[in-house]
Amino acid sequence: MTAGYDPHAFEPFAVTVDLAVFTVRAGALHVLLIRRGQEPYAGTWALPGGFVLPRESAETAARRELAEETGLAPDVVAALHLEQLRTYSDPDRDPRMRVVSVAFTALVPDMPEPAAGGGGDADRARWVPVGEAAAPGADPGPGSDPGVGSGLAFDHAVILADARERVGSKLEYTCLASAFCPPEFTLGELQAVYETVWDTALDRPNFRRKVLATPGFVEAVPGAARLTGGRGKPAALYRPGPATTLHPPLLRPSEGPTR
Amino acid sequence: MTAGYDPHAFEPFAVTVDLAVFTVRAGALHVLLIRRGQEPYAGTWALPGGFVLPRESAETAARRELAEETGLAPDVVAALHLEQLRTYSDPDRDPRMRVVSVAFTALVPDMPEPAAGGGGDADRARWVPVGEAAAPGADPGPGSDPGVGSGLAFDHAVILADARERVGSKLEYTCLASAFCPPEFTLGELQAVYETVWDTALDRPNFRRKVLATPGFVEAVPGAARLTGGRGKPAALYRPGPATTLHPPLLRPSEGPTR
DNA sequence: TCAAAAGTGTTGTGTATACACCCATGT
DNA sequence: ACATGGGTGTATACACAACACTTTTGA
Repeated sequence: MTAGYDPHAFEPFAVTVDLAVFTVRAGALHVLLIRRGQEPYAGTWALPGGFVLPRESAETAARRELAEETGLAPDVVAALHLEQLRTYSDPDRDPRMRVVSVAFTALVPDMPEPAAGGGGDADRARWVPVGEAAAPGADPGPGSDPGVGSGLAFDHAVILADARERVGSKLEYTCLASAFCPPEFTLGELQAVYETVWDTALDRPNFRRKVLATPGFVEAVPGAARLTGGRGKPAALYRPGPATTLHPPLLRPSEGPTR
Repeated sequence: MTAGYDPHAFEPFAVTVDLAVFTVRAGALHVLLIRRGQEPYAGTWALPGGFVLPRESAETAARRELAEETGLAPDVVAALHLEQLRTYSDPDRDPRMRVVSVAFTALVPDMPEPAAGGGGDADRARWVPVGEAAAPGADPGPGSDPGVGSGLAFDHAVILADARERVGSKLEYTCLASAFCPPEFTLGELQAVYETVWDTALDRPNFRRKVLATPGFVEAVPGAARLTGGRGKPAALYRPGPATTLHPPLLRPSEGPTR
């Protein structure tokens, strides 16, 4: 595969980005995957990503790839929360050549049709529940496409696991949960994000107090209220506030057996 | 476009590692710097680092460079705490060519003679107080070497600032502080680490309780006691325990205006 | 009238902070 | 004796978990 490349200079490194893009859909954490069209790992699922171009930083490349592979509008992509996870540099992580990959984590709200319509690679993309994507060889049920659940390409299973862990931790001490929500959301929706990512139930009154007591976490939308699926009392709407960190943190219940 | 590995589609990237190695000396946080011998930035100070070799991961390269530039024994280097910070990939961060650098943070105990004796690049290395290294253009006092304090090479000032911030945060929710201490240490020494890195005073009785109440943070060395510089009551000695995370965290006082 | 979801109140338990106090050692 | 640093005790404030309760909507 490296034929045609100049063999006399030092061995070239390729630098790529890989993206772990998460969303919360239907009460489950989903990750954006792409079915590979070429070898190696043709036909298997992989994290979206691609090469860093000569005049790009890794961050720029990540946003460009994200736009190409989700079909989102450029201004939406520019505003997304995108964060470096870590860099994966094992010499054998790609069977053909030396590829060092900078992995990123992105959090997006649930989109009407996640990765359809737009040209480019978007038609090969799909939202996959992380439980399904992370389980190697355990294909869950007959309804799901073949390939998902039978292992991700390259070291992407490791990257996904690292990213998932990072997202869980981030919710504890940052205000990032609102990145999973639409521009205006109810506290019930925000709580559902926490419960989905952490896979734990939270006490609603205490969650509510905690969020409202943290200055700048959320801001009330003055007169607005939303009918939550028809049933129940309409809930007040909130917007993300200016704060970015949570002091003191909002710890998940399972963690920290204090005694 | 994204999935294709066209070898002609990209220019070669060089991949390097940069190391922010910290220690606590004489009540101040110090970082290991190297005076550059070659252009660009010849004569100015820089973080130690170097190229990732064709068959190395970034982690392996970081440990190798650390051993070469500090003259430490290989087994000591192998046991050190080394952690990926992030990757710096701005296209213009190196004036000569495209260099992507994976930055690492390392925490080491105070060493008798930090970077002397051993061959290689160790004789160009020096421990520098971070306040001195971080201040661009502020040369502190006539006793210090010229060059330190007049700005670091490349984007190393940014890397150093990021690393310093990370170390401060790490002390809050991990047991890493003991990495700055000798194999056996007193609680006073451990507290001094926190106070030095955070630049705040801590209440000794409360700090003591907090550390001892966290299972696995430290383990008492049975019969031992050390005379702390001669003055005062001899202090009990402790070893690092098996725990790695701190639940609940040990927050620095300045952070988190709770109200 | 009932179910469902939002929102408020109260109370016990634990952790943190601030500070007072005692102990052992060198000068 | 006294300064210095190690170690213990305790009262107060604050934060959190648990749970009972009220409110507003659709069916």
